[in-house]
Amino acid sequence: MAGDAGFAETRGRLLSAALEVFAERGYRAATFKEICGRAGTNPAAINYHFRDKLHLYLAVIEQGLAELQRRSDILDDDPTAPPRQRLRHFIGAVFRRLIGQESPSALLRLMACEMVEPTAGLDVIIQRAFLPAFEHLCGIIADLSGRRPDDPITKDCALSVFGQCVFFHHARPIISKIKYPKYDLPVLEHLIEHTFRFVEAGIRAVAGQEAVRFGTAQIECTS
Amino acid sequence: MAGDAGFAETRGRLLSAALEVFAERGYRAATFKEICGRAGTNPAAINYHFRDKLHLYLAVIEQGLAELQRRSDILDDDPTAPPRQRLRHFIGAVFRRLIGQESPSALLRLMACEMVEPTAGLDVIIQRAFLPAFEHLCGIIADLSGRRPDDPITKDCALSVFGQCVFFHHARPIISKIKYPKYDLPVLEHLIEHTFRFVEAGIRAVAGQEAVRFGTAQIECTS
DNA sequence: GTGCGATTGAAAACCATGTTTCAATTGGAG
DNA sequence: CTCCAATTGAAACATGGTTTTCAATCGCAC
Repeated sequence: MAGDAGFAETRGRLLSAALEVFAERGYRAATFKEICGRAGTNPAAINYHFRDKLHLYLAVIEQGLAELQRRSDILDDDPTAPPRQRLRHFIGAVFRRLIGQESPSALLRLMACEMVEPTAGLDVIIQRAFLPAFEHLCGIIADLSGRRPDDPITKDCALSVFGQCVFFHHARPIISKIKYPKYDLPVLEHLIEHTFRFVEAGIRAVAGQEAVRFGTAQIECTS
Repeated sequence: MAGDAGFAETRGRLLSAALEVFAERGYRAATFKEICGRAGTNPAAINYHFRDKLHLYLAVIEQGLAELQRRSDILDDDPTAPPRQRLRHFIGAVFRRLIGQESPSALLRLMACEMVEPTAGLDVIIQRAFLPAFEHLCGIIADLSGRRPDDPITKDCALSVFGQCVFFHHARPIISKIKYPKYDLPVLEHLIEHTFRFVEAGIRAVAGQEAVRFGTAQIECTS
């Protein structure tokens, strides 16, 4: 080998920089200039280590997924805890990932980009990141509503919950002009609390099987 | 004047074509090639009529706003109707605009693009399209919850409602792989009904001022 | 009919981006 | 020390997209 940095070193810097840039701008709008600028390398290094932009992107996804599996606080909750608490934990984890600065956020943001502008990486992201989280959420909703996890209505609710979380991330340019100029920690906590209460009631209304169960649970929660 | 088409004629064709393409692909990904292809003109015509891509885009927004004001079925509901009905009308109108094929949809889709990838046109869209719809929605929610339209909690709920609608449009690439391969009319109606019930309960839970009011309203609705 | 200004088409220039080339550099093996 | 393969930097190349140029066309005023 040669170079002052070493193979793994520059490869790693490229991966990190690319993960950031792809997550910020999406696949298409991300440029070599910016990636190489942050990584402190030449465009040639991308070709050398990853062949081309697409393969760099796929490698980024791969790395993001690996990191996600290593330290995921979305899926690892206590399955014996009451479902309301698990739902709140889930929402908080997704919000913090999407909006906060923590490291493993990038993959989730990248997933958000894929929603709008799908690429060849969409399938693997869906299979290995979205579906597990989605099914986990379905499980929580099932516990909360009494329906089965694979009930179509359960899935509709899971989509709605996900949509709430993603929207507050996606629409930030507009939201910042309407109400929350920036998402600092107190605002984040407020949004999590709001979203939790909002979707919990939505789930009970749409998926709850008996009005009685719903009514009592809600009163206990609101008062 | 000269040319077989005439000034207003080609200008109009360009505007229509550009509105479509911008709404489908977003500002950046839209190309002259596609716009001119659909309009049946040369790139030079864009320069001649609108100076450059940005000004074409701004003109497109202007036209979309004008058309929106002319035939808007989002804002013109019956203010004396019960708030639940008005909420359902609002959600249906937004869904159909975002997902359906009707003509004035394009501006709303364009707005959705601006959320993800803001441009110089964002401000005018917010001021003249988003804010009116948003305030209208706040009014409905206020009627529904008993809060004031400018109450922060009312606004949070309005964001959530908007988020629900926008998500089902934005995340279509993922949703099509999870549950709804395509959005035909029955699916659309189902999503509208689901969203309405979901957010109505969310609003009552988050913004409703007394648990009693909430409980009775909900039972009446669910059973 | 002639000339003029408005409009358009074809092509070229320009620019940004992804990709490739190639020579230079480096660290280790023999 | 010398050679070798791995790695990198600088610059060239190709491509696709936007903007400009310029000549050709057309309708109208005179």
